[in-house]
Amino acid sequence: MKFAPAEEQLAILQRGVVDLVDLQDLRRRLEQSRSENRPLRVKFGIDPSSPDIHLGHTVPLRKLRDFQRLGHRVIVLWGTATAMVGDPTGRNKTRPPLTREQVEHNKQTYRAQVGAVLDVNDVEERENGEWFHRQSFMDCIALASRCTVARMLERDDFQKRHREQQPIAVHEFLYPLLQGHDSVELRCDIEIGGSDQLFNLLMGRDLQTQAGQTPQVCMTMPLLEGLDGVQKMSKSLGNYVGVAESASVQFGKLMKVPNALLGKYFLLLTDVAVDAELTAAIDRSPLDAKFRLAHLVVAGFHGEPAAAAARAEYDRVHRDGAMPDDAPEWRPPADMRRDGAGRIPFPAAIAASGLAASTSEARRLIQGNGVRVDGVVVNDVNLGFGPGSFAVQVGKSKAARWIIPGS
RNA sequence: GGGCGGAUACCAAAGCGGCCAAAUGGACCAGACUGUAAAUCUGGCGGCUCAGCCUUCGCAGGUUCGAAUCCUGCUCCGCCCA
Repeated sequence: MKFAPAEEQLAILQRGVVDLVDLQDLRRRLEQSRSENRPLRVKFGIDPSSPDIHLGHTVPLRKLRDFQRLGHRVIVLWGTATAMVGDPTGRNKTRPPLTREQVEHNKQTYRAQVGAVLDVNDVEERENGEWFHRQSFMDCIALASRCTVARMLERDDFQKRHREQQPIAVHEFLYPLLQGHDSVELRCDIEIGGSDQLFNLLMGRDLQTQAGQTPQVCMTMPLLEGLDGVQKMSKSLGNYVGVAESASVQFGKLMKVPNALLGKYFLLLTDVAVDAELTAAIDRSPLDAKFRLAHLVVAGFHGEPAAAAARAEYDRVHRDGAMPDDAPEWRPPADMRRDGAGRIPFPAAIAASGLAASTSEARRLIQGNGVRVDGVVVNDVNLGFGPGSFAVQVGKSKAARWIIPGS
């Protein structure tokens, strides 16, 4: 017999879950799957709308991995069509529409990163472009007729925006229908998503029922707050830890996770048992717990040795204020402005080497004692740099090595 | 289709003819403190060849010595009525 008893599977599968619609249904399906020796089809949709994935995305991916390890069939559905619509996640701005080329490109980079969590050789990859790019406008009307406006307005996000007098475009109503229709096409047993996806997942149940299928089990995972501890982790908010980032960058970022979120991070990003013992350890020394967390997560992506090295690097840079090993080198371009003595103006160099957004900002940083050169604070805006090599640090985390040739 | 209201920097929100690069709050950045984080305090937060200069207050014109502030047209958004 290939599958473990339902209760055993449930114990693993329920970890960290927010919504489960519903438990009885899931149990029944697990039992059935076991007796028929048939894997369950578990769908997770990813819209390749931006090129990188971060720890927030890995939360549902880790859940998929649980399913995978239990012998079930994981379906990664690339939202090549839906990415072009854009999920109305209430984000202030409407996303710029993506071209097919961009979507395809993003999909490729995503795939590699998904592999950091899932066994991609054991995944059924599909795209909803398979059906949506083929369908006609009349098909769209037919789909739209399956749901009422009142029902659509039940969705949290729409409700909120409607109440706050924010615009809602009609096409945004289509998104949940598209996502739901995917489940019909794929005959899903289970769909996983973030907790903000519950409405969409439930739409899949409705559409499946209307299509004569057994409605899927819906399982949602918590949204992971980012490093600011408040907002959902997202690349555009800059509070993310990227899957593709280097070990030392990931480590450094994880050490910035607010203490209050440690338990949640352990729950959602590691396999550590979240029990009284862990809670006590976090209370006793949040710092040590954080080191442990950072180590586990980084090791998961880069391996043990890299995680250990990242820890050493962290100590060196953040505790001792040393220059990071991987500081990028910067050489002034030939047309760089120089002063009368052939030297490069300090603020301009900081901006040009990427340590500040503009020359003006660089000036302010210098005046505010925020810039160190070879470990020493330098606050003279009028300084110029002649030939040589300089270790330049701005704040705690930005650094570059300047290599300036003679003029 | 008709009526009303609104568009200010990353977000929110003051300003209603000069003292406005534009109050205030948040976010963000830097500094102090702290072996993480948080809290607190300080400074900054359009750009530049920076004691000065340049470009901004939905868009385009206009009135004025002078406009974010007044006028005209346009675009977009919200509300109410149909």
